[in-house]
Amino acid sequence: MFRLFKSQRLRKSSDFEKFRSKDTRNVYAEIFVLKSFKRVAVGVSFHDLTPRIGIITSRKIGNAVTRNRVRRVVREAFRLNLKCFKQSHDYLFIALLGIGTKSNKEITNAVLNAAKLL
RNA sequence: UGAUUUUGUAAGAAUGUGUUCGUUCAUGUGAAAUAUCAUGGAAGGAAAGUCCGGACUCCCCAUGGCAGGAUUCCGCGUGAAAACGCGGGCAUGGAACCCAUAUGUCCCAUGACGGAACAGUGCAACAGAAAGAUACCGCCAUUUGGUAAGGGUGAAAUGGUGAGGUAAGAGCUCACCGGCGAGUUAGUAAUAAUGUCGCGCAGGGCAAACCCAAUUCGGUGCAAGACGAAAUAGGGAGUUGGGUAGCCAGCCCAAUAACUCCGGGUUCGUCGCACCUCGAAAGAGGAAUUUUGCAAAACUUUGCAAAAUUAGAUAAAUGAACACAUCAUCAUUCGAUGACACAGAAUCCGGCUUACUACAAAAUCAUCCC
RNA sequence: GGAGAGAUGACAGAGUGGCCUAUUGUGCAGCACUGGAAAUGCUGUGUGCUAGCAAUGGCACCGAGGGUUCGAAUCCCUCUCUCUCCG
Repeated sequence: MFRLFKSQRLRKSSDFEKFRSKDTRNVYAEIFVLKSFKRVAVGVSFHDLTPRIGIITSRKIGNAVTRNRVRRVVREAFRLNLKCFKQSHDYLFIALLGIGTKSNKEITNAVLNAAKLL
C-alpha cells in the first residue's frame, strides 16, 4: 500500500488557487511552509478520500538539480508515511531558501513533524 | 616537484553487488491498467547560455524594388548551411641567436585581418600658433609681405642626414637612405623582392563612426500549428476597403461584409512527439551508434558478417531505504560522515560560447638537487 | 519552452566617445528662520587603496570580465542578475 497515484498529487492550477481563497492551517518551519485544508468530498472511493500533496520549488532555492532533489525527497516522505496525513485533506509544500543545504533525512523528519502539528 | 595556460582523450554511464518499496513510457493479457499483473526501455558533455545555422510549421505564391540585418586576408578540403580543419601571407606581442645604437634569422602566442589617391561625409577633448591646411615667438625684409631651419604642445605636426643655394629659408636643387605608383620577377592567390622607369613626396589617424564594394537573408517560432470537447452574449464602440513581410509594386478576397479595441465565457484533452519508410495488422526494408570477428589497405580507415541499442515527462518520470565490499575525510581503539566537479532531457539535428572532473602531452613560471 | 527590454550615489531618473564622480529631484544629516514644528533657504551626503601630524589631496570604481581607440558610463564580444510578453 505504498504506491503514489496521480490522484494523490495536485495537478491543476485550480487546486493551487484554492489555497489562496480558503482558510488554511499553516506550519512555518525553518526551511519550508506546509499548508492544509479539508476539501469537499465528491465520492467515497479511495481516490476521492486520499490526502493529496502539491510541492512548490521556486528558482530562488537553487538550480534544477537541487529543486528536483527536494521534490523527490518530500514526495517519498509523503508516500511512505501516508498515515501521518489526514484523509480528504489537501497539502501544499512551499520550499524556502535554506533547504538546499539540508540532507535527505533532515528534510524527511522535518516534514513528518510538521504534518503531525496540522 | 608544484602552479598556470593550451590541446587531446573519456560512450565524464548511480563506486560495485544484492534485497525491499516506488515513478514514467511502450507492448502484452484483460470488460477495465488509477485492479496492488508480466516483460522491456528511461538523463548530458555540456541536457546550460539561446549566440549562430538548418529541418519542420503557418502566413494565398514567397516574385521585383526600397529600407533593414549579417558576413569579410589568400588557397585547398569537409559540410545542407552556420562553421570547422590544414597550409600560406600580413600585423602586434614575447623568448632565443647574431650584430651592436639599426636591422635581420628562427620559434611561440594572439588577431571582427575588405576599402582612407582612383566615391563622399564626419570626428579628434585639453594643450598648442596651427589637427587639414596654419604664422604665436623667432629669422629676413620693411609698403602688402616672405619663411616650417630653431622654440614649445600633444596620442598624432608635413620623411631623415649632408652639401649646394638664398635677403632669410624651404625637395628649391643634388647625393645617399626612406616612401608612393608602374613595370618586371617569384607565387594558383594573398603577398614579397627589385643595381628597371616615373614622382620631390600637398598629406598622417579613426570604418567594433556614417558609409562604399562584394556575398547573402521573406516573416514566424512547437505557447509554431491541426483537431475534439466544454462554456458563452447574433453584446458595445470605432475604422472603410481588407489580407499578405516595415514600405511600395504585384497577387488574392470582398462590398450581402471585413478588420481593430473594450467587455463576457472556457483555463480540459488528443495529435504535432520520439530512428525513418511501407503496411489494416503480423511484419518487411533501410539508417545511425557501440561491441566482436574476418578481409583489404597501411596505422586508422574501408568493406563484409553477427549481436545489441534507438529517453519522451506536462505543477513535468528517471528515485528512496537497508546490508556487504571498495574508496575518501575526520578520529587514529570502538567508530562517524560521505560516494564526491559542473550540473537535470522539454520538437529534432549541426556548430559556437560558458561552467567543471580525471588522465596524457606540450609551453611558460617558481623552487630544490647535480 | 520561445521572444524582447534593461542594470548609473540610499531611491528615482538624465547623460553627443574627451571638460564626467558625473547633472537634477526625493530621502538623510547639520545650520539658519520659529516659543516649538511644518514649509522655505544654505551646506554636506558612496566604497576601496594611498600621501600627510592635520587641514586637505591623489588613484580606481557607471552589474562583472575582456577587446577596439591616443582616450570608453557611451562602440563591440562573453558572462551575471532583474523585468515584460506569448496559447
